[in-house]
Amino acid sequence: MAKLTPRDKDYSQWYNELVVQADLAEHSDVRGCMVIKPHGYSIWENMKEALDKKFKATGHQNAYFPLFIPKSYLSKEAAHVEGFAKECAVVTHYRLRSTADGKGVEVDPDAKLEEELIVRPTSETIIWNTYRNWVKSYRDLPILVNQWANVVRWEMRTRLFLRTAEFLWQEGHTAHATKAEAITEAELMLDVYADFAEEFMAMPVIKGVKTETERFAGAVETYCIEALMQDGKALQAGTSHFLGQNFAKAFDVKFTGKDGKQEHVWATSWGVSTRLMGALIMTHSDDLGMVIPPKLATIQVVFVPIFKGEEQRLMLEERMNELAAQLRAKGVGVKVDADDSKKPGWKFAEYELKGIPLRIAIGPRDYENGTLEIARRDTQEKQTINQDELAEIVPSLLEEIQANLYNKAKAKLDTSIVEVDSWDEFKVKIKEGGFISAYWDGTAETEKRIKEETKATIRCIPLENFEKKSEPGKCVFTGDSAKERVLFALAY
RNA sequence: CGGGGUGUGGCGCAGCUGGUAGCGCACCUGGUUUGGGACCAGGGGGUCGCUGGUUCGAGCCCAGUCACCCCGACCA
Repeated sequence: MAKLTPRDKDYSQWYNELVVQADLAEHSDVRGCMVIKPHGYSIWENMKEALDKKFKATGHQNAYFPLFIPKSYLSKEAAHVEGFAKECAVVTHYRLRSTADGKGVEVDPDAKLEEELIVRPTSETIIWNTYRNWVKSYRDLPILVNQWANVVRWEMRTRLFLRTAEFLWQEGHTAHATKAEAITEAELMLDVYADFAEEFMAMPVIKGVKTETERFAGAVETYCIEALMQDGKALQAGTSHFLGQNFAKAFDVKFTGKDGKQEHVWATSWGVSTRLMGALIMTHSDDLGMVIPPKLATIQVVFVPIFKGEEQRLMLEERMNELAAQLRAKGVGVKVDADDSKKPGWKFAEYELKGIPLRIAIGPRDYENGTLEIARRDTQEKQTINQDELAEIVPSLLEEIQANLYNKAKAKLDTSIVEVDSWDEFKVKIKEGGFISAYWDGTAETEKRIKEETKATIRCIPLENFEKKSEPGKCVFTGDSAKERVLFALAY
């Protein structure tokens, strides 16, 4: 395998190469889609597991709805169809037939569907069509459902993990009796995402709400978490929407309240996707490759023996298996790589590329001395310790790595947020990457013109500014009065 | 959809002024190696993206077409 090219070229090319070389994913032959390889998928599975735990702890259940959505469903919510119409894959036929020359197949024109089916770009419509039958009384509420699924959005331009035509995600869809309860739910799930990002991905995020321009198609309010990538660009890492009664009205989902009156249901939806893998890669990776936070690593520790001959190999393998068992007993994910077809140096480089948090090397010398060499992926520090200390040291070392990754990223994020009050300064600072905190007059027109001039978008109105609604100022672009500071950045 | 680029063994590439395809990695066999991506010897594997044209002859020239990558536009 070729060495990972240092960051001497375009960051996005470096990213692409890293994803492929670190064995996470690759481009598929299918347009805009990717193949997630086992190593990459194991990280995703660990993410799923952690998220699922949090969903369940907050009272949610998993369910599954159809992949296909009848075209008519999609048109029932006006803003929603407007937002998604341009990127839908459509099923028009249900059968193929042999071509006249017998060499291939073609779509059978006789097998045309009466109503086309849309491959879900998101499931609000099919789910709300179903909820209509589930909800009669206030006693049926709330419905707190999540589904893990794949969705398809025919994006013009795709990138591994960040924007693929097909992607894996979870989408929560909840139904509530009151507006307040639904808003609370949307905010709760935003917190769940933020906690997950920080606790498991070691990725600090900024919580906020989207402006009207950036709002989800069909939502009343879109909450989001925004993360900062190493090249200074922002990435939306997760969203939670308060949908008001928009979908309930579109799909006629009503319940009878305690007072006997009928009312439309209040809704939320929220989701995170395999895009989080992209966020993880771009938050922690370096020129040696991927860096997996210990809490998301299936293999947290890899043992690499250094030996001459079969006798030494067996001897070291046995010792390593003993030590590995001690670690496994403490819940640590361990791999012992006694493969003799690869040299130690090759393995060192390989596991660094893959981002395994800790590497332990034992050679004949160590065997004699009862020592081993332990190397951290995050800092690349190596130390020699006694073998009988290992089971004691590893868990705390893993915690330390997890914390260090978070702290590094957090420091970067904190220093990247600059307050800017003049347009000239804005134009200079925005090119340097990071977030700009500036006053905005609240109009879509200003937002649009700032984007045209600088390519920067309003990533969010930070929740703390949004909630306190204090300290009004002057818009950085127009000079008109502004309610609060918002965060601008160049974004993925 | 616009601009740029690339299509040649599994991967990465070379192939000049047209003459019947080569290198590195990987793979297979044997041996020596093993504390930071080992070495030697031998071996297998390619209708050069596709279609058509020019030519005695096309990986190379011409036209068309398809796919992918990068940059835009687009994008909860």
